[in-house]
Amino acid sequence: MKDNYHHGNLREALIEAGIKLINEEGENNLSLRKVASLCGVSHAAPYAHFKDKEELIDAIKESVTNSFMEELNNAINSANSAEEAILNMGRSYVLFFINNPDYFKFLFSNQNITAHLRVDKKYENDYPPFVLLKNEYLKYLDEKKLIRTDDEKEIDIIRIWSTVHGLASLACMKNVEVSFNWEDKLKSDILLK
Amino acid sequence: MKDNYHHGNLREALIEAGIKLINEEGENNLSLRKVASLCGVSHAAPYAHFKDKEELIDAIKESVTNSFMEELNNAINSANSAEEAILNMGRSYVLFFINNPDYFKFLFSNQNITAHLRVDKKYENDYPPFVLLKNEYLKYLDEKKLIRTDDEKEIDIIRIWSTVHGLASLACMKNVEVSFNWEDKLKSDILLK
DNA sequence: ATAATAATCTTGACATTGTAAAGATAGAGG
DNA sequence: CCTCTATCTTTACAATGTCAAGATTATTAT
Repeated sequence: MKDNYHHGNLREALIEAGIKLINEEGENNLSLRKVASLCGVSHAAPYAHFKDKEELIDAIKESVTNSFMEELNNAINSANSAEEAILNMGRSYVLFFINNPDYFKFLFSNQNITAHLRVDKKYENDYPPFVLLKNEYLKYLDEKKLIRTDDEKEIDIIRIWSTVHGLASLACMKNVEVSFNWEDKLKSDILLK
Repeated sequence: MKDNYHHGNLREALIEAGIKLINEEGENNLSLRKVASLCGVSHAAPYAHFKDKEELIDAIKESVTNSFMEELNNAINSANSAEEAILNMGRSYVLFFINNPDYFKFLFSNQNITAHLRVDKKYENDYPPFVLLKNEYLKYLDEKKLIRTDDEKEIDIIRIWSTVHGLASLACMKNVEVSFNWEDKLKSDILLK
């Protein structure tokens, strides 16, 4: 880890700087040159690590998604049942974006997210938070010894996800009053009938 | 409506061209100069009508929102009850963004939307589609002679909106399988208990 | 260890873009 | 007809993404 000229870990540093810039000035004001400058390297240095700006942004996105996943996993691990896990996850999901409103637009605005509702197959590359939710939901059915058709399962999953995701989306809009008790709403909407 | 040199209605033409560009190449590839060029004027001509790029984008957003509102209003007008109106609206809301996925990111990514859940006051500047929903919901309570506290009303409204909006959001993501019957989900989620 | 090779970084260049300033053109009102 | 103002063009500049050529350091082969 030399850190002088040959930077040593420029790739990580660029990602860090990118996150900083996004938080401070929004994604629109993120430029390769500013990021490079923040790391003390020349404007073309990033091209040794990323093909273009998009690849840097993808890497930042991956990094932010990892932080997001960490919180979701914490939520799951602190629960004593799948039911509680789903509720905790929902709360953490919304809270994550309430605490980092810029991340919502950043993560989802390019829409290259893959998520298969179908529960009869396993899919690679599905959006990790979605996979987490799907798994907890299936565990929940198991725990409660509930029998559901695949169609019913898929509807449940999309209901939970769209409720949580929609709440997060609304909560991230400036000027939308989310002062009301959205956690109660979550509870009543997520709990399966 | 002269259309030669003094363009005549450049402002509208710029907005039209902007919408075209967004649909064809996405918001990221919308540049003032391309828009101007599409209208056959010089690159600085837009500055006679818009202070800066942001103002053009806001105008485009307003125009798209008007199209959106038109569909929502059609949905309401083709209903025979407030209950049906809410369901129609939900369907139209989701369909609008399924048919125009680029619009979702475009309309909501900047998050300058205002929506007050509180039902005891009237607010100017609230996001028009939201106002529409709120009104139909209140009509619905009236029609059914239902009595609810303000808190309950607010929870209902956010539940309906976040369900519809979340569904639209998910439906706009490439690769998210929305092939399942999301309309049934809408129905069961929107219908008030 | 030394030479060759690959990875990393710098410098310089160019096209695209947003935007400002100064000037040209055309219609409106006196 | 003359002046004023809105509209549009031209010119200019700074910021940006990206490429190419070269310099520097690390790695690998001999």
